[in-house]
Amino acid sequence: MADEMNGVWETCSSASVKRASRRLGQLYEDVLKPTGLRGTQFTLLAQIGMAEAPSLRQLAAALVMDLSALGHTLKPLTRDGLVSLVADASDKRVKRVILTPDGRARLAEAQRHWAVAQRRFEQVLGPDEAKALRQVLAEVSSPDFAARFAAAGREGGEPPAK
Amino acid sequence: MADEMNGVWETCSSASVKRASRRLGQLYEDVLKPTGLRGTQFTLLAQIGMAEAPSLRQLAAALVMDLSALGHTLKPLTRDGLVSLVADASDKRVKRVILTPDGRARLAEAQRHWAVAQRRFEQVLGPDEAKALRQVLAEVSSPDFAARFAAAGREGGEPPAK
DNA sequence: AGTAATTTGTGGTATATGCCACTATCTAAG
DNA sequence: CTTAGATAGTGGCATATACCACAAATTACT
Repeated sequence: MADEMNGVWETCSSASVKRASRRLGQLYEDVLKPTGLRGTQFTLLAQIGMAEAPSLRQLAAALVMDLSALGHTLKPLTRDGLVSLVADASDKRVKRVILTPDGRARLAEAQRHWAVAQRRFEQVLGPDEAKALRQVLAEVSSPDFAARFAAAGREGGEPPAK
Repeated sequence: MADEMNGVWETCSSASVKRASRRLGQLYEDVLKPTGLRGTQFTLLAQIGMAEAPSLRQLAAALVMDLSALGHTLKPLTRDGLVSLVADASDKRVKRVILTPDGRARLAEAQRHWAVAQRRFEQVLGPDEAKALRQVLAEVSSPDFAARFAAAGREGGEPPAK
């Protein structure tokens, strides 16, 4: 049994990415710890700050996150007064997310810590490797990749799984 | 604010990996859906099958997962009778995880579905790119990388974060 | 032997994430 | 205008994941 499974273990791209995600999450969060922000929360604040009042759906798409997952993840941040939700004027369905003054301050502080982690990462992996990695990951994360993946299933003469 | 944050958004390696992890998780789990297994559960079963009765700690290390997180994640699988925990004979602290017959059957079935997803992935990204990606991710996930990351923080003349 | 330090797991608590069902709102078809 | 269909979010439930404190067992030191 060991031999046959070896292939799965070594080649599963999803598992590879998940492992790396856990490792990097631990490494980065350790550095972010003094700020009291989790890695995901930092990313969330940064994206909200960059996008300027994005709707929940826009934010979810940018983060490649399920809409409801985003809603849940936002809860602790609104509870702690770092972000707030405001209703859109023209479309009453839409809610936009904005940083509170506290949120901006916390983000600015966290960014200094994040830079430390990022610098270490680049130093250890090498700047070129790091850049190449981000590019490939960006491609994999893109909607276009998902579309091509789905298309490969529909069109490609795939042998049935079962 | 938008400009300054752009750097964070684009260059954060941890965020890049997390985004890709979410995307690939969705893509692979969609294919795995008929088996009733989540992506993590499939990986877990595959690793248990490959390692032959690993201890919880060994399994957690292989998956780059927190020990307690592994314990929690294993709960649904033990509940559904796919794996079981057996006490080690020589060291009473140690518990080993084994696949039940049901677990082996489910793993074998899931592996057929997984192969479909994996084939699509390789086809869309390209075999060479896919292989290179896994190699870099394996390096990032390794204990050695974590050690060098920590060392860069201790030894490297790093400017203070705050 | 006896005690301190280490190692292995467990359980609690909190965040992260996804799917589904449901509500509210908007848009388009007639 | 009215109604059918699409779109944006919410809330419930389940899994994923981490950290901490704690218990049990083992090892190391004296």
